[in-house]
Amino acid sequence: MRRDIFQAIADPTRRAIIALIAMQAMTPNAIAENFNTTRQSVSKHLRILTECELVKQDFQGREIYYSLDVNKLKELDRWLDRYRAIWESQFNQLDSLLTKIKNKEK
Amino acid sequence: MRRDIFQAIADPTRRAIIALIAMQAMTPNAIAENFNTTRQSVSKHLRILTECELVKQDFQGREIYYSLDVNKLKELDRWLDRYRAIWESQFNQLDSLLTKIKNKEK
DNA sequence: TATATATGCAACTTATCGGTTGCACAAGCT
DNA sequence: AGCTTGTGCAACCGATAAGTTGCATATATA
Repeated sequence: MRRDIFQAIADPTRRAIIALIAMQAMTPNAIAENFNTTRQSVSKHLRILTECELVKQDFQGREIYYSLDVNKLKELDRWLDRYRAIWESQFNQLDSLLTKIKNKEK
Repeated sequence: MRRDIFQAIADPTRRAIIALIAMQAMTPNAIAENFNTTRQSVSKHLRILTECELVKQDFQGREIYYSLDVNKLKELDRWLDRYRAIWESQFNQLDSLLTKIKNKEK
């Protein structure tokens, strides 16, 4: 059951975890304190996020600090790139339409 | 069961449908021909994509042409924006590190 | 009008997902 | 050494998701 980034960010709890550890690394316990769920549940989410390399682990004694690995998010950015061209051209079409209307008003 | 864009693009078949109709509008039957699945299954995916406004419908007689609505993809782009700042700053950190090394070599 | 075609919807099945509970293990603390 | 703390893993459960089959409806076509 190979998981990809799209499935990883589909879950709202996992997106919240990502937002939480984006700025500073946190331990599973610290993360779990921010949610209405069990520590084990968070641990499971972290496992999924780690598997698809969205987060990285920093082992310090018996504690594990999790932090965001932005590199994987770039993959999503690259996926969006394929459609960015479309919406930019559509914007240009709208833009030229607005220009036409503007010219007519003159 | 309100579905959001993250869940919508989590499914690989739905992402393939998005890629397929990105450039030109297509009917459900035409779309289904591209997949190893039933027409009804594709119809279900289209319903989900329509519900969260990722695709739009163009009714022509008894045929329905589906096409991509890029506006909703911008939502994903905006979500990424929150982390784009991070990976750009990390790139800058790497950049300044490389500059330091370069200067030392001199 | 009868038939064929395009589509959506409902019911059912199987697989997977998210959560909980319980346990194991390793690292600190007294 | 014994206790506490931080963590992961496995087993189980209920909900949901994706796919199939069958049917209903509307629009073409003969």
